Amino acid sequence: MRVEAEPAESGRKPRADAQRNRERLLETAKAAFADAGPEVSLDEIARRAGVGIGTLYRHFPNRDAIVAAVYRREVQQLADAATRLMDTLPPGEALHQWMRLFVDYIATKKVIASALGAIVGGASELYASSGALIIGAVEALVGRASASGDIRADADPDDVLRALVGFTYGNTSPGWEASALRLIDILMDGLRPSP
Amino acid sequence: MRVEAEPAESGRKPRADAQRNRERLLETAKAAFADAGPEVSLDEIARRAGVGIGTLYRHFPNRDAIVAAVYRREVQQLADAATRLMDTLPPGEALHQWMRLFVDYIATKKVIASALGAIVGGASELYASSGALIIGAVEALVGRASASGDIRADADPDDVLRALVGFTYGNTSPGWEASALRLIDILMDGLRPSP
DNA sequence: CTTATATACGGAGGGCTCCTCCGCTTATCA
DNA sequence: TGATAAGCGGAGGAGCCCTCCGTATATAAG
Repeated sequence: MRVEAEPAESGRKPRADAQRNRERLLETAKAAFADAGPEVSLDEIARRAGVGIGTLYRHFPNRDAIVAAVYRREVQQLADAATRLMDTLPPGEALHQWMRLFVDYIATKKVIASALGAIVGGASELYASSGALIIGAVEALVGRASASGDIRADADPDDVLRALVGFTYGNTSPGWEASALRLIDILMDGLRPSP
Repeated sequence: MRVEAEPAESGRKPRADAQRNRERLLETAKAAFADAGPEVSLDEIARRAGVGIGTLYRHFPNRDAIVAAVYRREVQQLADAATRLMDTLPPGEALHQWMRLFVDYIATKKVIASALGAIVGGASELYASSGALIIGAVEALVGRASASGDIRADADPDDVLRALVGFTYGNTSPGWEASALRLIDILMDGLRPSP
């Protein structure tokens, strides 16, 4: 599964127009997802990007592939934020703040919500790389927090990610964001070691 | 919105064949959802039921309508279970057990998962009646548990339902069930009044 | 029982989707 | 400056949801 453009190992280097088109498609897709929801048809993305539908499908073998490519960058940002928070806050606080950031993030970039769902749902292989990214972040946050005693020693990072994705699942109903934030607080309380 | 068959207020009573077909469709749909997932095409349901696609659409104006009709009965059972548990267990325990039951329920009847998601997601009006059913159950359980002091006084039933649906969201990945059960325990811990 | 008619029926087909296929064009390299 | 591999576009297949309408029939009235 190759999704990201890279020099590649073949003798020739990739044609300039191909690279241009790939980039155009990614940017157009990102914009289209943002302002027309994650249901936009691929035909429309191709049209907006000014390329044929065939070109789109050569670069991205199916719908999932282009979604995955688009939101991989976004997930990267979330993972980076985790590192930043761990450097500046005590472990428990870092976890808590990151979870809140997660909600913010979904709120502004709904695109990634469905894809995160697919990771948790164990759906597509295509999300594997992004999945690893985010799981890695959660593992680090939870690992440190449990090592420091801020949360239970037996807290499972997968559970935490599942909870987070779940809380942000119904992200179209009014008030979902406040609800998710409250649930995160409750989750943190529940994760604390029992006295 | 009429979905359930009833004597109705019109002069004539509904034709016998119509009622038969409606029932056939509902049962076939339930079976189809169970063994082919919630994505089965309506054409296939009609075919399996041995009626024309037109007949299906006369009884159920769109896809959501037939899904709603099918899973309404299921949701009813969940709501009934809540009443039963409240009669036989202390409030906190009743809530806890019901949440565990919820997971079991999703595990065996995945059909309803997506529909419950739609409720929490505030999606379709069509789910309104079933939504009321389940929200009523959660409100009763949470209300009693918080009145008795088993959980915080400020616990919000909507939050609890959202959490439950979220935990059971990725119900295809391996181990989701165990994870959801662990999360429910954590949620309960988090809901307890602070000392 | 016959007849009239409101009611219900089946399925063709419209418009959308995702995706495949293939003849034409063009960037690259010798 | 070609030769050619790489890339391009869009027609069209298959499947989906849903609408429409001519045909058939259960029911109520005579």
